[in-house]
Amino acid sequence: MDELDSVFNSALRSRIFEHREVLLPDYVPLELPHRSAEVKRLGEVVAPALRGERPSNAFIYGLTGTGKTAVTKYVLRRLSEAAVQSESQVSAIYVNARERETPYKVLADMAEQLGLRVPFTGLSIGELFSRIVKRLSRLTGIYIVVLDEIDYLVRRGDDVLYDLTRVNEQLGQSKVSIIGITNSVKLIDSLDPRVKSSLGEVQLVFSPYNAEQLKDILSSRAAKAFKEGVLDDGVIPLCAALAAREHGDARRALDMLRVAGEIAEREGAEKVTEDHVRRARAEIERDKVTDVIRTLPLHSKLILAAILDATGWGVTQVTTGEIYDTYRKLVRDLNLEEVTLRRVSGVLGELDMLGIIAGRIISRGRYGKTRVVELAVNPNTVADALSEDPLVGPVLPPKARVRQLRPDAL
DNA sequence: CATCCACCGGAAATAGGGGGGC
DNA sequence: GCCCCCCTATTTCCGGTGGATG
Repeated sequence: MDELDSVFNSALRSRIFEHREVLLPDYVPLELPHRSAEVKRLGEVVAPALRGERPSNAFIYGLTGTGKTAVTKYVLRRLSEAAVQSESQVSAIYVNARERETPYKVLADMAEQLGLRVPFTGLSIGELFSRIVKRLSRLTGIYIVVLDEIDYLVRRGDDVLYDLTRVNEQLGQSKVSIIGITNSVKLIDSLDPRVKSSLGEVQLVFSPYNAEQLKDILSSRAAKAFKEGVLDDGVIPLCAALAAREHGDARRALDMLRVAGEIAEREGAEKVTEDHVRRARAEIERDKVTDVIRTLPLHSKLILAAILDATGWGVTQVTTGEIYDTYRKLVRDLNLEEVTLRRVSGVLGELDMLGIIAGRIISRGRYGKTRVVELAVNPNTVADALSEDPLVGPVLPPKARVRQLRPDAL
């Protein structure tokens, strides 16, 4: 038996997990603690579909990890079950706009869920849209379209959204209603007023969970996910407390719990301890940062390297202008074309959105208005991720001096 | 209190690489 | 083949702007 066999074998008989998948982000549980009011409310919204009436469009707002997606999927699953029972024609189409990224891909995903085969590129949005409409007009029944993380669709112009809200005008036997999900309040205002009024027929707001509620959620999942007695007493409270700090993000809490279990398993530990949770938290953070940086375009990486350099490995704050100067030196070393200051400003905004850096716009009066920026993550992680790039790696700034980094633990 | 710095950030346009329909 | 489309990264152009300074 070689090494790989033993890896496989230990995976076959986990000492820690019973049903690990229960902790995965896309798992929809059979019950949703502390969301019964929301479940009921959304249920009332979609229920008319069972009578063949088009449900109102709805807009769901709440921060990440507040159960928006889980509640929606849960309610729609129950709705389809009820529809089968009562022999009414109700179908749900779920599209995550962040995963699908562009209007084209969102529509392509919808088309496929309607049983349409479409090329992954080449068609115009309009063509794709009319194929969907054509398809729908041949079908009968109620179609509930869920657009999750709809902000990613709106940011690229909301024409598609507008067209979708009025698709019923072109249909006969079938009807479409839309449930939009977002975690950005600002989004609602930035919408075309017509879309806003149409989509906002019903609005649901999901509030964050507190630590107590998170504990309940974790406990009910952990009971299925883990073997009996493998969790130390402090594990769930710690996950709950850590996630409660980050605006009550249940997904975060579940991730921590799962990864803590994975670490314990990798190490062959008998139990999952609070220490495993702390390390899980650090590992999640590190992986997230590494993934993001790895997929950055070249110049974004170079700009990030410039920030690393200009801040002395995260010790100080720097302005856009300082970053630009440092960036230009780097680029000259590499004999590359440099991007404009406008672009650097844009990239800084993107890095901020991604949570890699934290910046704010300040005015220094006579000395101008600019953005001051600092690293928002561990500089070592950034440096490691950047050094993977064959072009960027060699021009990374040397670590200025050994300094005590903030421990990842509490 | 007007001035003016050092950028901010919207809009439109382009380049260049992916592909259609007919 | 021809002409059209999508998408990302970037450029060009340009009208702001908070507040220390004179």
